[in-house]
Amino acid sequence: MTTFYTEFQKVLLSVDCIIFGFTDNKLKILIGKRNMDPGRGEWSLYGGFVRGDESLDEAANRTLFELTGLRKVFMRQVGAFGNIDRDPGERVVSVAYYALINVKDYDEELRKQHGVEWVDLDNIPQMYSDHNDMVRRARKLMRQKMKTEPVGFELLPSLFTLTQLQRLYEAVNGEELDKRNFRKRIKDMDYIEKTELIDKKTSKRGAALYRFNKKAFTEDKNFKL
Amino acid sequence: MTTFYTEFQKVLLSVDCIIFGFTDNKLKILIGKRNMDPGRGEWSLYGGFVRGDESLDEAANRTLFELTGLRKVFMRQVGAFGNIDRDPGERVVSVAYYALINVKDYDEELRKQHGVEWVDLDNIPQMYSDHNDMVRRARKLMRQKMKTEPVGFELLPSLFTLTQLQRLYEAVNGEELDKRNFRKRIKDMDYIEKTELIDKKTSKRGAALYRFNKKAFTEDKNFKL
DNA sequence: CCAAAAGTGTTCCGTCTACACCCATGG
DNA sequence: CCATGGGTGTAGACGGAACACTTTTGG
Repeated sequence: MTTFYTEFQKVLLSVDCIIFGFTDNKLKILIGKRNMDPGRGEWSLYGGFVRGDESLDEAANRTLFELTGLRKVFMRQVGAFGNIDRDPGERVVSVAYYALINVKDYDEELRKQHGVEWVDLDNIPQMYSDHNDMVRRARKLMRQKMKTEPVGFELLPSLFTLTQLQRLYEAVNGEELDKRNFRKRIKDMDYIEKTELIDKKTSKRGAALYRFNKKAFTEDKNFKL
Repeated sequence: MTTFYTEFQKVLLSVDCIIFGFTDNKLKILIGKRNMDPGRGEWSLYGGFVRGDESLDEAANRTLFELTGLRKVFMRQVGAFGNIDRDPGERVVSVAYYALINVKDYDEELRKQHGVEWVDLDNIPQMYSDHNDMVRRARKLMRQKMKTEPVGFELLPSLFTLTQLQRLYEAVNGEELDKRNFRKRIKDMDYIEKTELIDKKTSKRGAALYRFNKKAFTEDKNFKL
C-alpha cells in the first residue's frame, strides 16, 4: 500500500459505549471504574481501541460484545470527541456510540466480572475525561430517536405489558403520561400486537403481554410517542 | 509525554465540510474537483487533515476559514466516517461537519480560486469515497435543526424579507407553504423584528425587511417552523 | 373482602389548514 | 394601466389533553 499522506500526525482512535438499559422504571447506563492508566479508579464508560482491520461501527460492536456477549444490538454513533487534551496520555480521539439493550439479556455474572454496574441516568457520577459529555449527547440523541422511531422495544423483553412500555416512555420523557391516552395511541399501531399471554408478576389480575412486530412495521408509518 | 498505548495502530484524521448555502430559492452545497491523489478529478467535499495542535472543531473551523475566509460560522458535527477502505490510499478516518453560510458573504473570486462551486442539493453528482453519504447525513441533521431551532437566518443576509424566509423553509422541507399561515407564525415570534427598511429589488411595491434578534431569542422559547 | 394494578370513552379546547382578495409601484 | 410580488383574516377540521370508574384476583 502506498503512503500518500506522510506529513500529518496520526492519532489513536477509540470507541466508547453508552449502554442504555431500563430497570426499576428508570433509565440506566453501564459504567465501571477504570482499571488502567491514565485515570485508574475513575468512573468511566466502557471502551476500546479501533483496530486496523475494522471499521468504526465494527469496533463499537466488538467492544460491546466483549463486555456483554450480545450481538445484533441496536447501536448508533453519537459523534467524535477530539479535544487535544481529552486524554492525559497521548492524543486519542474517541468515537462514542450508544446502544439499547434489554437488561435481562445481560448475564449478571459477566457484568460483575467486568466490574460494571447499572447507574441511574439522573445520577451519573463525575467520570473520566469527557465521558459525561458523551453521555449527555447520547441521551439527547436517544431521546430524539425514541420519540420518532420504534426503538424502545430494544430496552424491553420481547414480551411486555403496556404499563411497562408506558413507564419506559415516562422515564425517557421525564414526565408522567396519561394512561388512557397512551393506550389509545398504542391501539392505533397495528405492529404492536396483543398476545394471548398474561403476565401475573406485577399484578393480581394479570396484564396482557404485547409484542413488537418488526416486520409489520414499515418505515412509511409515522411513529409518534 | 509518556506513551501509554503503544500496541494500537494509529490513523490519519481528516475533516470534511458540507457547506450549505441558499441562492435562487434553492439549497446548495460547495463542492469541487479533487486536485490531489487519490481520487484526482473526482467531485469532492472540501476537507483537510487534523493537526496535532487542534481539536476536531478547530480543524473544521480552520478548514472552512481556509476555503471561505469566514469566521464564526454556524457549524455542527455530522459524525465520524471510518470504513476501512473509505480512502484508497492508507487508512483515513474523517469527521464530517456541516456549516450554514450566507452565499453573499463568500467572495466570488476566492471561490473561483479554490475551484469550488455551488451545486444544487437535489442534483449532487457522484462524489469521491463516502462523501455522498456524508452529505445525506448532514442534510438530515440540518433539516432537523432548522425545524426546531432558529438557525435558518445563518443562510440569509442579516436583513431579509418574509418571502425570502419562506422560500428558504420551502427549500428545506421540499414543499410549498401557505403564505398567510407562514406569516402568522412569524408574527408570533417577537425575536423576528420588522425594520423600517424596504427592499425594492424583488418587487415594485417593495417588501419590508426583517431581522433576527439573537439576543431576544432565549432557549426556552420553543421554535417551530 | 380489600388492596393493587389493569383496562376502558367522551368531551373540550387549542392548533393547524384551507382559502381569496386588495395594495403599491415601476415600467 | 397593468403586471408583479406584498400583504392581510376567518371558519372549519383535526388532534391532543383532561378526566373517573369498573374489573380481576391473590392474599
